[in-house]
Order: sequence, then structure tokens, then C-alpha cells
Amino acid sequence: MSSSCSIEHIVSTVRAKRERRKDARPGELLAAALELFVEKGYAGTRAEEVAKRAGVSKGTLFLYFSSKEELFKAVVRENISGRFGEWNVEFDNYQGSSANMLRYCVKAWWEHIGSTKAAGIIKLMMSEAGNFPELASFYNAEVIQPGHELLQRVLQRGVDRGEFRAIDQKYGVYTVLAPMLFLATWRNCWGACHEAGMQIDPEEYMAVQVETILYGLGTRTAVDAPPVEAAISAK
Amino acid sequence: MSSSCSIEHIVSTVRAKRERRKDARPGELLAAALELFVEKGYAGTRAEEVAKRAGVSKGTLFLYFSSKEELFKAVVRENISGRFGEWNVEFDNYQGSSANMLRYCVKAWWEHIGSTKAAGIIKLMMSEAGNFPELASFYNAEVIQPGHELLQRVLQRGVDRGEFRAIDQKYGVYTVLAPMLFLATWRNCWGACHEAGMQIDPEEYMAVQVETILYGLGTRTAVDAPPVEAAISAK
DNA sequence: TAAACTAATAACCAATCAGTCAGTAACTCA
DNA sequence: TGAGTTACTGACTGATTGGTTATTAGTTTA
Repeated sequence: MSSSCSIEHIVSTVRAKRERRKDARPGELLAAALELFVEKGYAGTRAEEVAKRAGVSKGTLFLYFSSKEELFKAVVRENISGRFGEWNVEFDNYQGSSANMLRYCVKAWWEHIGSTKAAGIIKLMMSEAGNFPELASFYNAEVIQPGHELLQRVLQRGVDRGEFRAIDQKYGVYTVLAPMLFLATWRNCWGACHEAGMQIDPEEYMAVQVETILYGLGTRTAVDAPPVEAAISAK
Repeated sequence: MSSSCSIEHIVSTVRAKRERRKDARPGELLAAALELFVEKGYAGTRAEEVAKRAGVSKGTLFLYFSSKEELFKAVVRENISGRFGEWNVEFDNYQGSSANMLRYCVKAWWEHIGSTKAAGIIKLMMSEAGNFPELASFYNAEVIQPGHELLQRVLQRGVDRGEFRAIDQKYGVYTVLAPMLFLATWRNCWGACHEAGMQIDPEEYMAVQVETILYGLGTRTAVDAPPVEAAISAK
């Protein structure tokens, strides 16, 4: 009795241990690799450490990715989900003021990119662009250019409707882009640093930046408009 | 005659060849190391490559710096010349409008930091802060905090004189800081990338940002003020 | 139950690289 | 001139690490 019972127990335990489906493995490896690459850079990350964090052996890693460089490329590609299609649709259907639209864009960006692991990719590309030119131009074509275009449409809409003053076409987008990307990189760089004044509260930071930007874009109503939260949730 | 002459010639040639003073060597090594660390990151930079770029052997490098990590620390320290003392003095003596003062600050920062090799340090710290916590907190104490304080003084002056509207004390500085640091890092990350739209013209970029910021800070006169160049050179 | 197949491992190998050190060339000064 | 000093070199070493492979454990199928 006790023998068959214990054998079954062992079998079920072993089975539970291997419960993870086949294709869970690459995902876990990619997640572990993203974290480590962002944390320690490409060269500073050890293949074995990635494997360990994913709960497998080094051999398994090379079973799924033929080399460290392939793993790196997969990490970047995996995390660049071109969300620009749906965002452009949202843009086309938006009815409200351009000020609120910009507020909404910034908030959406923060929720879907800035505050997620995808922000790590921004830091990663900044750190490693020089070492992976092909990846850099892929990232440029897939993320940077579409992002610029979308943002340019937003600003242009404001200008066309007489809500924003006309500013430089090319460098105007950076007025919005710079504070956002700065926040994303800053958090990923100094996130582990707990010195005084190093930590940025994203909500407060963005609120201050957006309102100043809107003020700077010439929408006098901006200062009197409802605060960000209310404006967004109302929509 | 000819013999003594030729001997002297040889001697002088040899002497010229070794003309470099002793303490030129560490400087050359630090310069080479800065370039390579910024380009390829800490882990990706080979000690021998640093030595080669400085025109010496690897042995010589370790003659001047006891380890790669010491070299890295020296590179960061070397390029953090606390210029904040003199800038604070300039601040105290400044007579003009706060708008022009901010324009001047931005221009000075660009000339002395942003456009120089020192900007590479910014990227370097962002990439490696996680791997060198002690250096990160050194950089924080030596650069980030003094910088924030100086900028805060500038903004506060504007508020006190009724030139700027009162904005958040803590996050207001980022309105100026973010576009500047973003520019510096952007150039050091994508500088080698010659894709369309990747290159930023610093002058134009800064002009657009500063005027938008000033507009955003509530100085209605900003848009009517002379362009940056004129405003600075007039002072 | 036995053979065929799959997923994963851990020991292993070859290349790389930080750091060392025995040696050399030029220079100084007695 | 030659002994001692300084500045430097480059071959060498030991540790690390990307990548390979022989082997094992478990599953499926017949």
C-alpha cells in the first residue's frame, strides 16, 4: 500500500515539476534576458545567468537561441509590438480638443510603454545601438519614425484647428518626446539608485511637463483646463 | 662636420620622437578610454584596445591604472569638473531678464558640456550606473544634485521677479533638464547612425525647445524677444 | 514492455581577456 | 664609460564564458 502510494506521489510530484508547456521556455528566457540586458548591458550579461533566472540550464538556452546575439535580437524584436496602427485609428476618430488629445497620448504612452518592460528596450537600444547597427536601423524604422509621424500628426491637428501655435515641424515633436523618453530612460538607469532626489514620481512628473508643454504650445486654456486625471477619465 | 651634424640630427630626431612628457600618457589613456567606454560600454571595451588607441602597450595602461575598474572611475572623475562654483557666481551677478538668463544657461551648458566629450559621461553613467553603484552616487552628489540646485535657483529667480509663473518646485527643473539631457544622450547613442531623421541639429533643436519652454513658463514676452543668438551676444 | 523519440542537462572545449612580469631600450649621472 | 634608473613592452597565465555534445530522464507508440 504505502509503497504504491508513495510511488504515485513521486510520479505526480515529478509531473508537476515538468508541468510547464514546451513553448513557455522561450518566453521565460526572453523575459529573463530582457531584465538582465537592461540591467547589465549586452556584454555584461552572462548566458548562464539568463538561463538560471529562467530556471533552466545554459544548454537549454542554446537549444532555443543559436547564439547570444540571436537571443539579444529576439529580445528586442519581441518587445517592439508596433502599436502604431491602432493608435493612428484612435487619432482619426478622436473628437475632443487637441490639448486633451495630447494629454491622452502621453497617458496612453505611459501606460502601454513607459511604465512597462518595453521601456527597458528604450534604454537597451540607447546603450547598444552602436554595437548592433542593423538592430538600430530596425528599431528606427519600426519605432522611432512611426512614433515621430504620429506625434507630428497630433501637433499638426492642433495647429490646423488653431489650438496650438505654429512651431517648427521637425523639432516640435521633441518638445513632447524628450520629457517622455527622458523619464523612461531615467527610471531604467537610476531605478536601483536610492539616493535622495533620484526617484521620480511618474504621475507628478508628467502632469507638470504636459501642462507646461501645453502652455508652451500656446493653448492659453490649458492652465484652466481640468487636471490630467479628470480630463482623461471624462473622455 | 657632417658626422657630428648627422649624429646631432639623429639625437634630435630620437628626442623628438619621445618628446611627449611623462604625464601626457595618463591623459591620452583617459581620452582613449572615454571614447571607447562611451562607444562600446564598460564590459564591451578591451583594455588592449584602449592602450592601442592611446598609442601604448597594454602593459603601460596597467602601469598607470591598477585595474580596468580604476581606469573607468578615473575617466568619470576626470570629466566631472565641478563647474558649478563659477556658474553660481555668474548667477549671483546676472542682471538681465530671467528669460535671457535661462537662454544663456542653456547655451553655456551646451558649449561647455553638451557639445563636448563630457556629454559622453552622461551616456556612460546612464549605461553603467547599475554596475557601479558607488560611482553612481558619486556622480549624483557631484553633478546631478548641484545641477538641480542651480537650475532651481534660476527658475525661482524668475518666479520671484514675477517673470515666470509658479510651477512645481521639484519637477519644474526637468522641464529644462529633460530636453538638454535628452539631446546629449541622443547624440551619443545614434550619432553613428546615419538613417534619415536620426540626426538632430543642436542649434535648431535647442532654439525650439527653449522658446517653447519660456512660453510654457508663462513669460509672454518670450515669443517677441530677440532670437537666442542675438540675446546672448548682446549680453 | 521495448523501442523510438523528445527535452534537458552538465561536463567539456576553445577562445577571449584582465592582469603579470621578465626583459629591453633610452636616459642620467658619477 | 658603465652602473643605475625610468618608461615601456609584449609574451604569458589563469580565470571566465560562449558554445558543443554525450548522456540521462521521461514520454509515446506499437
